[in-house]
Amino acid sequence: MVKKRNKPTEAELDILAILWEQGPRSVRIVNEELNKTRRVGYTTTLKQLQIMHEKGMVSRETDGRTHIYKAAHDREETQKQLLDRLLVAAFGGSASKLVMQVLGNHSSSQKELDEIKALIKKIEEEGS
Amino acid sequence: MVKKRNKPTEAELDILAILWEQGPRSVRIVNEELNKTRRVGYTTTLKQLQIMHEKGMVSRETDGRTHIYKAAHDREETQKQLLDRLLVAAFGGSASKLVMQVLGNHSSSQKELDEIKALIKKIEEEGS
DNA sequence: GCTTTTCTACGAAAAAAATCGTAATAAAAT
DNA sequence: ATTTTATTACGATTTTTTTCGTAGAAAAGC
Repeated sequence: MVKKRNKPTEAELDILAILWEQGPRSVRIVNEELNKTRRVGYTTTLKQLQIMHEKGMVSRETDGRTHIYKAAHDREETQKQLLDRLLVAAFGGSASKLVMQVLGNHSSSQKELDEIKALIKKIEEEGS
Repeated sequence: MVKKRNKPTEAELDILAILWEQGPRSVRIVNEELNKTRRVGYTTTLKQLQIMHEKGMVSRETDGRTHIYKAAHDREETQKQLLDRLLVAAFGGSASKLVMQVLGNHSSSQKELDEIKALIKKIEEEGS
């Protein structure tokens, strides 16, 4: 029986992004980070993290009286999940269309382009 | 003043995908298509389309007594919007990470790979 | 020790999204 | 002509998501 993983909501994704980028953090810190982009009350963030904890999206450990939260799943895993959904829903399953869209609209460094080229080469070799 | 475009919700995106792929369609048809993947009542779909119409996400014309709905915006436009959000929220803005994820997880034909390579080449030439 | 600040827990409200039932009516079928 | 089917409109309910206020207790500051 495979555990069905709930897709994070918008607000949850914002919090996860912070935890992925900064590592385990207290409610206070997460809330401060969130407030760099939008106004959110402290208890809102607290509640959000508590709910995410119930859902198993974050784990936490206690440091004195405060809880330190941590993303429960790899960023990659969640990226894949969200991307798969978008791929099907918005791109009708065409991965190359999606790739072309992203590459066309956002600038990438030469190093990044090289990495992508290397990956393509590898795929081509495997496929032959 | 740029019109702020509301991001489609999950259910709305499913409907838009049908309209993009099949062209203008009646409520009945859209509902039948939806029911190929999940159980939804007719009036649910009807209401959904009416709301989308209010929001300006779809246009409609009347054919006798029935309404024929049509996606109001290009698929590309919506793809870009959703992709931008995902790029920032889940990939921290790294387009190449996103591309690598997609290419790594989904098979692409040689033709598609060639197209991508051509695009990369073009980008490299412009950037020099 | 007393006061202020910083936490969590809990519950509830508000907002957003999704679902559906009923009514009215037009069209189609018999 | 009568009945059945198909369609929209409307309102309401349900479910999910987001937000926040209040209370109680620990910690820190004075």
